Amino acid sequence: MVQDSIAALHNRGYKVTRPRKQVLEILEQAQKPVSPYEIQRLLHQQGKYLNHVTIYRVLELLCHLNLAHRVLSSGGFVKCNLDNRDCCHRFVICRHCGAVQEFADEELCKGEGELARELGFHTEYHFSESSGLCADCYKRESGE
Amino acid sequence: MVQDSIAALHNRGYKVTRPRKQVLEILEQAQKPVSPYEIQRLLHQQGKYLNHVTIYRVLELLCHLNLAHRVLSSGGFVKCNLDNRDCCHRFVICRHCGAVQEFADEELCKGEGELARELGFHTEYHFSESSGLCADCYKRESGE
DNA sequence: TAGCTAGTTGCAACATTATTGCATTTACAT
DNA sequence: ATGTAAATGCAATAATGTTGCAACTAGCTA
Repeated sequence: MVQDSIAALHNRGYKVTRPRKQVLEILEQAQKPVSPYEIQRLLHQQGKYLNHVTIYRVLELLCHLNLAHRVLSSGGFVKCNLDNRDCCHRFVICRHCGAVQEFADEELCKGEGELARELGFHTEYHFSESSGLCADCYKRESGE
Repeated sequence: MVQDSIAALHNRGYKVTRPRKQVLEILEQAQKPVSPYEIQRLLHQQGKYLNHVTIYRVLELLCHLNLAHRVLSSGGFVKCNLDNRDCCHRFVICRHCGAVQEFADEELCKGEGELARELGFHTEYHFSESSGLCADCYKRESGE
């Protein structure tokens, strides 16, 4: 819920402003990654206006607080919907409809960490995005 | 080696042109991800000139043929240095010096595939980039 | 509830990155 | 040597991201 994110902002000493609420609402509504300019367009459709600079800054803050994530493979942003802050957040993205699911898994993180270690690296964070088809699009595509 | 990539181009029916060779050489020399415009600048330093559009198109082809990869977290490109074409290529990137190592691991792919499956997804490709410190930078940073 | 102030937003200008259509050139097969 | 499909270069434009500064406001404080 957007409420939770708003509370998190407040608790961490950040002001709860109109732009921040509006961006959170858009992220909540969109069930896929949206870019800063897409957010601006979507708001515009609702008769609202935000400067794109503001949107960039709001997203920067939300990502910093782990209330949102940038999805690298699409360049868009999604609202975080995991409480888990222990290990890194991963995404599966449907290449057909764009739907996204977020998850976390300690075993994977451990595995990646160990393999990196063998290459001499001390890793701190793992970006991981899997692309493929969601259940619906898979059915549709194999049906044809 | 650049020679191998050039042979691969030829074998797959693509012309071996000056721009393609030059971009491959730059990717070979740079030991970290480089963006299209960085490639242009690096070439310029060597007294060579390529239109940026050409560089974009060369990179698109190289990625299509798996002779290079785009590193999502930095937006740059690296020359592929794995023969393995069975499972997806992964990267560890040093957040300090930018050094990159490429590797592949079937177990990880399997693990990611299974977890995605539990969420109803049929994944086809896994992007995975780990950020941290390489051996040298780790030493340096823990030494201070 | 009014006022204060740090934090936030909006604006304007600019920088960087990416894309498209078309004329010209070139790799390489014959 | 030559023909041709493929590739490049150019120009124009679109999309995305950044910076500094002036104006505004959320939310604390009296």
